[in-house]
Amino acid sequence: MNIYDISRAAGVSIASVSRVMNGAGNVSEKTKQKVMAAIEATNYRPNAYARALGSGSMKTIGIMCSDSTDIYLANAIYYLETALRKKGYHSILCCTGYDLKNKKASLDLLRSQQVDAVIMAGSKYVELEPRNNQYIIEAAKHFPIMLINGAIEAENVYATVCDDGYGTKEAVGKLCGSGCREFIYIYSSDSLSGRNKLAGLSAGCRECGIGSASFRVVQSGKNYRDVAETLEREYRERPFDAVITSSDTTGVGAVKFALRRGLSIPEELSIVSFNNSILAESTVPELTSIDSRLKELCDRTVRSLMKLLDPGEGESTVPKCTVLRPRIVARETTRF
Amino acid sequence: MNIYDISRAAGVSIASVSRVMNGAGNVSEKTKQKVMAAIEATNYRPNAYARALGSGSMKTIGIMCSDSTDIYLANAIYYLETALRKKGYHSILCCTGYDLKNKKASLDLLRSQQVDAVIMAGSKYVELEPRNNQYIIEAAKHFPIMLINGAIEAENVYATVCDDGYGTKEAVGKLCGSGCREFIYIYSSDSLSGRNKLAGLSAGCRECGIGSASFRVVQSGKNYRDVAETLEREYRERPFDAVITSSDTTGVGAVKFALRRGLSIPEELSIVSFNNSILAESTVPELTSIDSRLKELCDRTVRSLMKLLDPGEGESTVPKCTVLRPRIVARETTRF
DNA sequence: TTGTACGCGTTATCAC
DNA sequence: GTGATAACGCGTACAA
Repeated sequence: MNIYDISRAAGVSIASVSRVMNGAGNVSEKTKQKVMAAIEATNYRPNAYARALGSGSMKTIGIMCSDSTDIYLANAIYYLETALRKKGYHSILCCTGYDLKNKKASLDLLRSQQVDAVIMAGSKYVELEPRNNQYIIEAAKHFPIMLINGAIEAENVYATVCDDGYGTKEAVGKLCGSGCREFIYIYSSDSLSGRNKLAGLSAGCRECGIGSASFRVVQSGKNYRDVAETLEREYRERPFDAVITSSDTTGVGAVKFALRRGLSIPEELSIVSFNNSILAESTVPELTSIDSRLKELCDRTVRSLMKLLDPGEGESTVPKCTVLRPRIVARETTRF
Repeated sequence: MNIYDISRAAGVSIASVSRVMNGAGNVSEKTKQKVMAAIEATNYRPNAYARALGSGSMKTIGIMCSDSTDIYLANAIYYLETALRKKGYHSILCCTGYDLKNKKASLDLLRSQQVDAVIMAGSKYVELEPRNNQYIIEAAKHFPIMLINGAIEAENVYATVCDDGYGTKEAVGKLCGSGCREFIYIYSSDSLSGRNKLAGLSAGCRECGIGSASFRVVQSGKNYRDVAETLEREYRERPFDAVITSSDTTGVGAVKFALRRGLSIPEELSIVSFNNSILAESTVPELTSIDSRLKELCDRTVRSLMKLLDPGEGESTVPKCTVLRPRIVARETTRF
């Protein structure tokens, strides 16, 4: 069942069929009716591949994420996919893992698949070593690349990020204001976003007059046990009364540490985590968490992308980097 | 840069180029070398759309899930996507929501996109009203449909499910064996999987001699507060000493209920949840959870699908329905 | 307004 | 083993 069959059934040319299918204006009502009738009758659907070959697009966007299992990224995928579909685009998903080689291979795969653009979700896509980002810059010569929570300066690469540093800085301020004096920041993996968080922490401590002796930074494994054990070790060395964590996952680990050690929250220990995901509400007491405003990050990314893909009339330019401010959502692990 | 350019550069016909690209055996080493050289030199990539038009496939599988935000489904997506990519297939994701109309529209969209098959992840795709599954049966005339944790009897539809009822039955047995006498089952939404869980519960109670008076079934909202409040209300009416929940999310709500009411776990109250996701490990105490063996469900689904898509030599047939047994992972909310 | 004819870049099927 | 060449199905100038 192809366009020729329809044209025959309707008694018109394939050009007319095509025009009707694509909503071109210059068709008489009569032919339109005939074509529509033939289409309905035969349940005809145009061949997507042939259409793509002609138009050069299948209206698909590649979405790269390290790991859809990560709650933060799972949310990003949801927001992105639904927003894109609303705009008539399909999403090809690639869970790339954290290995650079695999990230490269995935981007390459998406390029072979002729996607219209690629969205890279998560700060893990911008490598700390600049030359390791070359593959992104290279790919961006062929289609736009949208970064969520990561930024690199390059042609045809656009970024939408949350000002993580602002969030941690504010957290320090509020914790300090509620009486905390001895801080510890715990994170599990290094990234640009992580460095921003650290910068914010330092700034916050400076503002509050917290000396570097009272502000520790430690790294631990990702799982709850590692986090709890790391904190336990640190606490024994010198007690702290405020924990800031790089994610809700780490935050859950912090709660576990406190409960097992018998520290009362938030009287003896305050905890602020990051991302404000469902995990933050899963613990008792519930975690005060810095909301990185993921939905808005995703929506803006899609909006920018649409502007890039069909420039339309509104000749507004797309900003190379959009920055959003996080918001602290106070719950039960702080005395805010 | 197309296949003609390469053929010209290599001094061979496009047919030879095509053969080299697709690894056909009957090419002399010499031509192969020439073609390879030309490809390398020009960085040539075949046009995916043209290729699809000729071959009739872009090697893409549609993955439908209600909501990638759901941890269970997020995991499914990860397992499916990585397994498919390993087999040379791309994944088009569709987060359809729970509304039948949107599910239909999504399946239709995937069909328009000419995917090679569709995987429907989650028990929410099989409607309780049989005629509402007609759209699946209809679509299966055009490509195979793989159901994960849902089953319907139809041509070209294949299912891989976890025997949820076995899990709940075993849970009742173990709870009873550890001294529990007053049971309550709490769930948030109806589905075939849910009914299987219920059937298992009934069977378990019968075996253990637990009368229907000591086995309540209640429904609540999805969020923690609803779950906790529902349990609170029920507890006031008549106390129970064992809670079984339809998911880990509900399980977390149960833990919250117990902690806020000051019930000691597992002494005064045992809890068994379902899915064994990260949520089960996020609470204190950690949840004993029924592992629905999602990774294996996904792997088997992909394996079956591959058999269907390229039948190859091994003329083994693909089973219409594969059933896996869940496993109980004991943690801190039970006295197993 | 409508129809013809060609281009898109492959794959597959023939001859040789 | 290799090379022509016909599909593949649609979009779209261009002609009518």
